[in-house]
Amino acid sequence: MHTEQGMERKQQLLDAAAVLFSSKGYATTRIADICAAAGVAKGLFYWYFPTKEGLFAELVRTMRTQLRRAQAAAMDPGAPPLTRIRQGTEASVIFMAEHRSYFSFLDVERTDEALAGVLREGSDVYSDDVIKLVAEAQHAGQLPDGDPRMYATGVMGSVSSFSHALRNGRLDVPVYELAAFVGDWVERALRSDN
Amino acid sequence: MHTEQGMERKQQLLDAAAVLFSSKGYATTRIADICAAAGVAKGLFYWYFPTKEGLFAELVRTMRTQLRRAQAAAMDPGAPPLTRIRQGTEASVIFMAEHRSYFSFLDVERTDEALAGVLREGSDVYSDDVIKLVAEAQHAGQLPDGDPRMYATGVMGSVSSFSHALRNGRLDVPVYELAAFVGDWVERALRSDN
DNA sequence: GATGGGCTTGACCGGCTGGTCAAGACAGTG
DNA sequence: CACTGTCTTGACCAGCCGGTCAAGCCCATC
Repeated sequence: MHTEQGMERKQQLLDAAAVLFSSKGYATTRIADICAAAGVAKGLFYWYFPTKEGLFAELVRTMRTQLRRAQAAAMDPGAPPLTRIRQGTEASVIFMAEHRSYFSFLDVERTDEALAGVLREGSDVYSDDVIKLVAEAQHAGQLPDGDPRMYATGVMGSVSSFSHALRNGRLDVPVYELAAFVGDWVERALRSDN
Repeated sequence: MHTEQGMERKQQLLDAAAVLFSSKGYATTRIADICAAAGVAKGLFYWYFPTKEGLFAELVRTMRTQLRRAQAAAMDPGAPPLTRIRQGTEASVIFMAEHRSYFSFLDVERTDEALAGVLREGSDVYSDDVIKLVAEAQHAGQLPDGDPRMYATGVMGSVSSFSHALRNGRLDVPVYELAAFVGDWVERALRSDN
């Protein structure tokens, strides 16, 4: 087993890895980098972790249990379900924000800096379009005021989330049905004149 | 330049790459794999593309312009902004569904099969929880009926999209403000009793 | 001061893979 | 037939990186 000092060292490695993963991505982060960042020799890595993947798994599992704890703590058992969903939602957003570096290595964009550019180069244009549409809708009184970028984020996020769920099989509905559902979903989320 | 035959060959390589990227992920797909799938020698790859990245970029740009075309075609210039947003949204979902294999290589999960397991192992449990809450809310008449998995997807997708936007700087608002916004967003999208 | 378990080092290895290259094949053209 | 530009091949290279290992350190305990 590990002594107290051992646990600290291990944590140092975990921390260093989290920072590097989030800035350079998992694949591009070399074990040597992690060790250098933690100020130890490379061989030591394998004293604490079986493989690079092993460390990754540990990192992910740790964060997941913490996130679930945060969610559970935020949800009032006595409240109606919709309220609980809302509480869980807010708690998740806050938790993820407070642990950005841990969650950002799930972002595709960080996995390979080389691809990041290509991927990003178009999304900004698209984003601007949606922002403009939102602003226009606000001007027309169809949407409540507020930062258009927020609404635009919601719209684009919905599209990609639902599409993603369809792709990986978590959702299994006819395409046109899904499209209509997402259309409704977005429109409800946007509308002010309820 | 390329002869007609050359263009075909190039397209074969692009197609093969798209399929492989979507099933194995960009990083794990070897150039040799792409060539084998297309039935040509490895050296030929570099006759048509400068680097692996070059092919990737071409693939991404092609899909992006096609997606934008589909969006533009779906949006009625005369319609009010909210309607146009909805039209663009639905068109995007449909387009992405029709080109799953092209879009799925943006999914983190495919980038490295080794990590996929670790990443997935918890999300199912979490997903089940949200589904249960949604079902409960429907039972209580707080939500319209319909597949709870759809609503759950929307909730979880919102959390991750907004958090993602905050992480990469596309959004820059105080955390608690964002959390409240996402809470509102989700609640509006869910509610039936408008 | 000896024993032993936890800890630390850094040189080293093996395999993999993106990319190169010299050598052709196969048109079409004059 | 010679010539030229497109296309095709597969052996080869170079460098990188995860993982191993033999050796040694530190320190509590006996």
